[in-house]
Amino acid sequence: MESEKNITIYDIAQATNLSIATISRIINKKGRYSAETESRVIKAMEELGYTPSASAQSLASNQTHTIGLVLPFWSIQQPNDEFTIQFLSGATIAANHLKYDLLLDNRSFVPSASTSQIIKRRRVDGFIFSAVGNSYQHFMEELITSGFPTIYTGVQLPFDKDGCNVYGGHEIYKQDFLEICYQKGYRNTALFTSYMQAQELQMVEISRQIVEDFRLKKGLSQDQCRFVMYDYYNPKSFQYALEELLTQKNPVEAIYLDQFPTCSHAYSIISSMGLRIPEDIAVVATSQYSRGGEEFSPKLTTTYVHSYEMGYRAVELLVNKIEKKGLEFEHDIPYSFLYRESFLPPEQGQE
Amino acid sequence: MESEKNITIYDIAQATNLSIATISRIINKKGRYSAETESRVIKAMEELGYTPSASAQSLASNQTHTIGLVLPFWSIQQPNDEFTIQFLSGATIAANHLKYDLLLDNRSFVPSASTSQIIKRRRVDGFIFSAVGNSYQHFMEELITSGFPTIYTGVQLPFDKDGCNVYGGHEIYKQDFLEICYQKGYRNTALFTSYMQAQELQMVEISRQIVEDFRLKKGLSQDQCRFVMYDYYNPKSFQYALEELLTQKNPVEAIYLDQFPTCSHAYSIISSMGLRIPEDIAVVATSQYSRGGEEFSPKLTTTYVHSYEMGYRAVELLVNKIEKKGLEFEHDIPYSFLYRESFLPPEQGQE
DNA sequence: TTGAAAGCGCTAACAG
DNA sequence: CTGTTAGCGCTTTCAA
Repeated sequence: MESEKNITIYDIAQATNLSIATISRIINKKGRYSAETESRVIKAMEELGYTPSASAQSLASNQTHTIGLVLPFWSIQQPNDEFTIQFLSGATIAANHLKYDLLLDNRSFVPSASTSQIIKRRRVDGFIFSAVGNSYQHFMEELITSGFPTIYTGVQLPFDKDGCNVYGGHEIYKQDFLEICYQKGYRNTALFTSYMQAQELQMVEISRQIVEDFRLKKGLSQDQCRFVMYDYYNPKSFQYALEELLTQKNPVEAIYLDQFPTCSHAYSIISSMGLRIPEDIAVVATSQYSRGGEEFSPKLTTTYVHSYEMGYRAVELLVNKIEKKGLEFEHDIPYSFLYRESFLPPEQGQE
Repeated sequence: MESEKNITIYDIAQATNLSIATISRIINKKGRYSAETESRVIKAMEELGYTPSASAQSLASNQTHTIGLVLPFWSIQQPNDEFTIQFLSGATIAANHLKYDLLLDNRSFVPSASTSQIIKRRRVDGFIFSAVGNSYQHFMEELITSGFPTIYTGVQLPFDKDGCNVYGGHEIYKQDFLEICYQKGYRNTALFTSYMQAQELQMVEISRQIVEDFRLKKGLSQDQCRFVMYDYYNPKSFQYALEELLTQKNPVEAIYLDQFPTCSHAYSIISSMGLRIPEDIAVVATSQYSRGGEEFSPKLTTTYVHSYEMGYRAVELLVNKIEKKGLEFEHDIPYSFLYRESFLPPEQGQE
């Protein structure tokens, strides 16, 4: 196979007695050509085992048919990031459907890189930033304002003028949790938020803000609506925080556990203290797939974030931008509140 | 920015009064050029904001500096796949170090695709298949036998003649678990294996074989060393299987729980039946990050598969193959057995 | 409906 | 150490 001459568009032209221009038109289904010619060409291509060279096509057409994906990979091992893998899953499927390739392009966005160079390199036709944190905001701003096709997930950023944002209900579910608790009459709640060393603290601050805003809005004290931060990599940190909440004078009635993986720990701590879910304490967590929570006993109520759909939609939107089709897509993928045994809806009363 | 002329290697040549050949040499740090020329060129490139076009470079050099990654994405939502995300994490970091890009290339390997076409498309310089199951074996065989740089994870395949395999101790840890149980004197053990509809059953069969082989080797009966299959998406399936094991006449002494996410379910089932870990029953599971298991109470013993390192190593090996550097790398990334409270080592006795 | 020809931006002999 | 030049394989006017 090393010795075989690489077969090109010229070989097809020769074999069919046509010019390369016609072959090109047929490859791209562009311009005019007769049906007879088309079938002849296709036959020749199959017989010779021809496939167009991706880089030659890119060079000539100035399009790569590739999407650059920027994901939050850190340089250390991290626990399973459900959001990322589900997002990736959805993005992969969508890219398949739309005939685009996905390039993991963290490499382009080193601190020393300049946005214009990234664009000029023409490695991709557009970018998707998924939950990458604020160190990328500078890049995203330049990309978006310069008109380069770009999509990102998370809350909408100030410089976003033409719908580059795929929103999955982030933050809202935390607010909603607090609101539902309030409706159920709970006046002692806590919202847990994990942090990891390698991660930016941006997200933690957003959660803290939500809790503070809610307290202000309802006139609650810090004890009635608590914001609890813990070190994800240190199970003890979580354990102490939870134990303290359960042993204080006004025991907590409902907790938002944030990270799904810590829930099993929470269940065992709660039960080891002789308490029951949801009689003594109600719990909720975030999950990225709909069945998540069913394996707990009692079953865990979750805010199900549709990260798979977000990935799918992000790719759809980006391709739409790239190809300027102007189709309208929904940018908002609302989360779902899945009530299970650990936290029942207000209608059924609890208190 | 739309109107700006695209600046190319010719512009740099003009600005520096050199030929494009010299500029090219400097870009690629290849051939000879004076230090003075180099700094002049670099200065000009910075001033003009020049970046070489990736596709032009690929076309001319017949190299893409890109690695095709084939991961097990299915068309439906799946629970968090720890292995894949950790593998991807490691691969991303390695690719960054080695200045390669990662292309998610599931798209190339549709059933109708031919391997030679994939190669001719020259989209990537090599492929990495990670835990993709046997529907890709055909592609892998053709790729490897035709000499195209290819790396895969999992057990070594018959057509692999020159070390294309990155092995992470897969299977071995299950055998080792059974062996350790035997040494500890356990004569009632069970090995759980999950299956998912969209997944190929290959892996399940491998596990079943391990159990059968072990029984034969030690002369154990089916009751003494059980193989238990359950539906990952159906928590009830897992629950019934586990309950049955715990209530039979000869209760199980140790269980390999396989999937990490089901452990919390197992813990709650076991405790709800009034049993204790590890006094009444010892448990072990697989995890892809070293801290995994610490959040359980009692802490979970795990077989820690170094999937991050596997991803890193896979990229290193592939780049080595692509660039024919002939460096020697270790292909074997042994798993670690992390003893925690749920299953103590034989030395400390138990029975 | 098809063909001729001029690029796309860069690499790599080869010559100097 | 540097320049000339012939490609790499395809797209895209513009003519025919």
